[in-house]
Amino acid sequence: MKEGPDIAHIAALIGEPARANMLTALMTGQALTASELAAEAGVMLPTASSHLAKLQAGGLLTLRKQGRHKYFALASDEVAKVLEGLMGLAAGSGHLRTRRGPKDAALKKARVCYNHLAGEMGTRLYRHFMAAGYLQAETGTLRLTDAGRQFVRGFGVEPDSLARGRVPLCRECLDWSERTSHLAGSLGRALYTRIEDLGWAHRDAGTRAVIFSARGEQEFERRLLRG
Amino acid sequence: MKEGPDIAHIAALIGEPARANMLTALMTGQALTASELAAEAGVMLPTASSHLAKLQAGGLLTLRKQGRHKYFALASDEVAKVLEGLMGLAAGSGHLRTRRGPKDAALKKARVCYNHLAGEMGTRLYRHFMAAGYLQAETGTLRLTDAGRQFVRGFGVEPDSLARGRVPLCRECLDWSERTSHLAGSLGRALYTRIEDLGWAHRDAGTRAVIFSARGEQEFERRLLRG
DNA sequence: CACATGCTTCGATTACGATCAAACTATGAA
DNA sequence: TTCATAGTTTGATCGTAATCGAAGCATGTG
Repeated sequence: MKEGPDIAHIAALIGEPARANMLTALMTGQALTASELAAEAGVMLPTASSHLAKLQAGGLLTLRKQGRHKYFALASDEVAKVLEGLMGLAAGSGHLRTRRGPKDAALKKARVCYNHLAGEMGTRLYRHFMAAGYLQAETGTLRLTDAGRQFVRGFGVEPDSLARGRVPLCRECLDWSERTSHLAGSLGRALYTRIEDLGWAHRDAGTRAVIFSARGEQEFERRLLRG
Repeated sequence: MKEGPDIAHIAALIGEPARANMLTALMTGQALTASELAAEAGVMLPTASSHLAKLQAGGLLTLRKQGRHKYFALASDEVAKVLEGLMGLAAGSGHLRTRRGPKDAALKKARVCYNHLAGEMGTRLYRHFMAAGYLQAETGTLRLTDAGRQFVRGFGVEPDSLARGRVPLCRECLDWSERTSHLAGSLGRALYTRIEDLGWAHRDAGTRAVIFSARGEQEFERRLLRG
């Protein structure tokens, strides 16, 4: 009855529909302002403000002030991981909030998870990196091998500069649609950013969906899933 | 605003204190009756009954009828994994439900997570299995190598008979106190059962804590963390 | 300065869900 | 059969928290 951390409090934070909408919106990895989040959640500003204060107090969100704006973002990728896990449970229990339309197909194919690539494209990338020996699982964490280091460098991402941060370089993240892992961590983030920079893909405005151009997808296959 | 599965519903299920207590109690892996869970949650039977119906409808619990008893258990280790993740967040945000007493130290050292060994002892076991090459990470899942197969057989656990079930043989599970992985899946379960059968350890009644005897701990070190 | 924009605080309203006593059903024991 | 135990259903009560209008700050812009 009184053992371990207070799970109910933070689950209750996530369990309010307006707040859940906000958190889901932040799974894109973008930082959003209070007004944007209010719109996203379908509530008025005072309500949103109150919710955001609670989420922040609960350690789920971080805040960055910029001028008269307040940008909120998920506090860590642990938070994102738990949200993704909850989505898995919710999807498994069959209660989809919307019937799966054409938009869902896009989400299933490729989407952004917090800040890295998820969906079919994400898991294929992860699988290839493991199979090619670029990544190695070690003691519960993921290690980028020398071969992997060289490979990502060839793709225009410098791993050593990423390794400095607080966030681990490689981390696996459970994909709720594919039910298998994809690559997270600062490397996951950097790879996705690079994909966007190369113009292979862009985010669908306001959604988590990632739209690959025809050429972008070809290049992705050629340069990231081979060799 | 309306994208993806309904995360709020199931988070709300977990977010009610009485229900959270029940779920936490079930993290021991034991199936418990409605009355036991009522006591555990600190509510009367009618209240518990209502909560349990909701948890079951939400797909978080499974039910096994036995005579006039109803035994409830967590529906899957995905559920356990999410709960463990929430504990991590709650522990991180510092809101411990109880100040860490001597009991918490026991929990930190060894406890049962759903049905397998967690805490320091659990993560050490996992680390050793990885380092010795008994386990290998592959495409997001864990594989028991031939060497590993032989090793666990020597410990009195037959891996091939475990592999048949619906549950994967090996699976990693994030440990909320250690912040690293330990071994779950049917092998994790079998190893822990064997440890209990050998009399090395027993569960503290009603808690998740696992108490090793002095000899049990020595044997654990000698037979599972070496060779 | 005035004026707009972004967000917070206050206060009143409202709705939802947790709670439990009492009555009821079902299974088992004597 | 009668009694006991395990759990459900009903219905009434109560508390908490979500909601938003209106007023209040704070930070920008003309």
